[in-house]
Amino acid sequence: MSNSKLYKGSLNTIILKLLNEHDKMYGYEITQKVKALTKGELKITEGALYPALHKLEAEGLLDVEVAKVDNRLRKYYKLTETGTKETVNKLEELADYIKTMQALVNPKLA
Amino acid sequence: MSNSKLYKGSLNTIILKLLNEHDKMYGYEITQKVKALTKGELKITEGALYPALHKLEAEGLLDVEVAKVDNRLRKYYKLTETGTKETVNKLEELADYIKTMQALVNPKLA
DNA sequence: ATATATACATAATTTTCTTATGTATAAGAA
DNA sequence: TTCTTATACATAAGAAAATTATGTATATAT
Repeated sequence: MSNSKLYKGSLNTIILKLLNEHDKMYGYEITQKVKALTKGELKITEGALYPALHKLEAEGLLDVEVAKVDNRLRKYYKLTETGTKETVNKLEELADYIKTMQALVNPKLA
Repeated sequence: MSNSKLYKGSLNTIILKLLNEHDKMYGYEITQKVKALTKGELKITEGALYPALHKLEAEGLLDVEVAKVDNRLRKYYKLTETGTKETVNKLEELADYIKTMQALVNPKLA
């Protein structure tokens, strides 16, 4: 059952990592990819995603390119050079966090 | 270097898990325990901790017992029965979240 | 004497979500 | 052909959960 809660702070990491793997993606595609990869466990809401994309763009981590497909708008995002570096940092941060949490929650294995 | 950021949402899990292992603890003790277990990686701030303890108490997950040691106040917290059950849930949630994040970030191992 | 450690607390602010809306086109079902 | 679902964007209001900045008070170490 059900829809892991998204721990606040991890959305940017998810976005950056997906863009690191897929070169360019548009918002809706990201929501679908996350759903697929997590077998429905995690659903990125639009209210969280779009502002996050705008912010990453404003910070210079993403570039945008608008396209029209089937008469519908798409905004393709891709990592800038800075974005690629930041992706590495974010992934390290996540790995550290997971390690840290395991030290707390499962101290016998640490 | 540095000081894992506390992903928002994980503090309650940490508190509950520590109380599950140590029977009763007071606030300051929790901050020190977390610092020790994570080798300084994670620092629980008082501004986050105390309100969290008060909330868990208000929700009936913790009981408090005030003590005076060396003329200084201590508030010992311990899990209620409900708190013990909730601890199990929170730990499962955390494990799910970690699994989900690994599916996203390291899809080859998933 | 002074700084650091112990021990609590709260208020203001910030970050980062969720929920609720809104617009618009395309495709599929009744 | 109408109605729903899917595709595709967006933003505003509100909630949750931190951080940062204070504040009080006692004990211990320098």
